[in-house]
Amino acid sequence: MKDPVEILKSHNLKHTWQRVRVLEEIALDQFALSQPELEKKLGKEIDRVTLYRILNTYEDKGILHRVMDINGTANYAICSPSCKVHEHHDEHVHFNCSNCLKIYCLEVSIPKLKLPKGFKANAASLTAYGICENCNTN
Amino acid sequence: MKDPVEILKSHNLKHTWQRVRVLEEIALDQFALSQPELEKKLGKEIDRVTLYRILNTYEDKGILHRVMDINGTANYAICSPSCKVHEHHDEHVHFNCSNCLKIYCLEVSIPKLKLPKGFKANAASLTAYGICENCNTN
DNA sequence: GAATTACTGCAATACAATTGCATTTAACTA
DNA sequence: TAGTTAAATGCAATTGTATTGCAGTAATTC
Repeated sequence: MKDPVEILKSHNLKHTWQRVRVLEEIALDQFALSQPELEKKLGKEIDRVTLYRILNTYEDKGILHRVMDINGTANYAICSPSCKVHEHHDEHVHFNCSNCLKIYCLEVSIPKLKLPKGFKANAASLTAYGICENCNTN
Repeated sequence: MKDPVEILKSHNLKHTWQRVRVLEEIALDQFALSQPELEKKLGKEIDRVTLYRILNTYEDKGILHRVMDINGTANYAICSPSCKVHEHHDEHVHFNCSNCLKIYCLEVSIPKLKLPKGFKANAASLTAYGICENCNTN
């Protein structure tokens, strides 16, 4: 993973310890972290509002991507390096485990779709629901 | 569309005018209706809480399916007839217009996915984002 | 190291969803 | 069809989630 400081610099964002903490926390995990989880982990150190704002700016800048789980709560994961500021297409499949509720970013890309005449898509999200490798073996 | 009364009967649900109204309202529209829209349309007749509860039971029973839009607000549409209790097979693609915010249920089915070893999917949701046919021509 | 700009934290507010409980309504039965 | 039972509704209160304004603070620039 790239250095948090580098990431901030390359996006013209001020370097604050709060922002670094958020990046660290999210980068640590191989799966997407949900808003509540993040809040539980960082709530003592960082204000709720600040966390919201940091996550929003990160999403805007294309540093994080947001995945909605089945309940409509936001989950965040680091964008792939290929993700640039303007073209924000981390078009890979996500997997939401019904047991542990974790969200995985899979190395599977979303298939091209043939949409009806008149519909113009510029992004897509695909989430599969089921049992993950971890919960499967236990 | 099937008769609301029939639908209720076949799912062992009591026949109340509130439940019929909700079904009518959702069936009328070709697209998925959002919670706020439903509330605006039915708020004068039906209590908020009742609406929430009706939508939940409908989802449980497989009468409606719920689609989350980009903002995490719930949208509801009638399930296909093949949809059984607790196993939702409405595996079609949804389209979320960035302009009018409507959600369309497209007649396009979700492609089969090749998942990594260990992952077992039993459902999937695919939403494309862009401009719909209506907003495109205007 | 002083000035400028933008980020943070707090308080207040707005909005969304849930729960408990009393009342009403639908389905069942005699 | 009246009486009984179980379930659904509506209201009030509560909880939870997200947003906004603003004063104070911290980070970059020169």
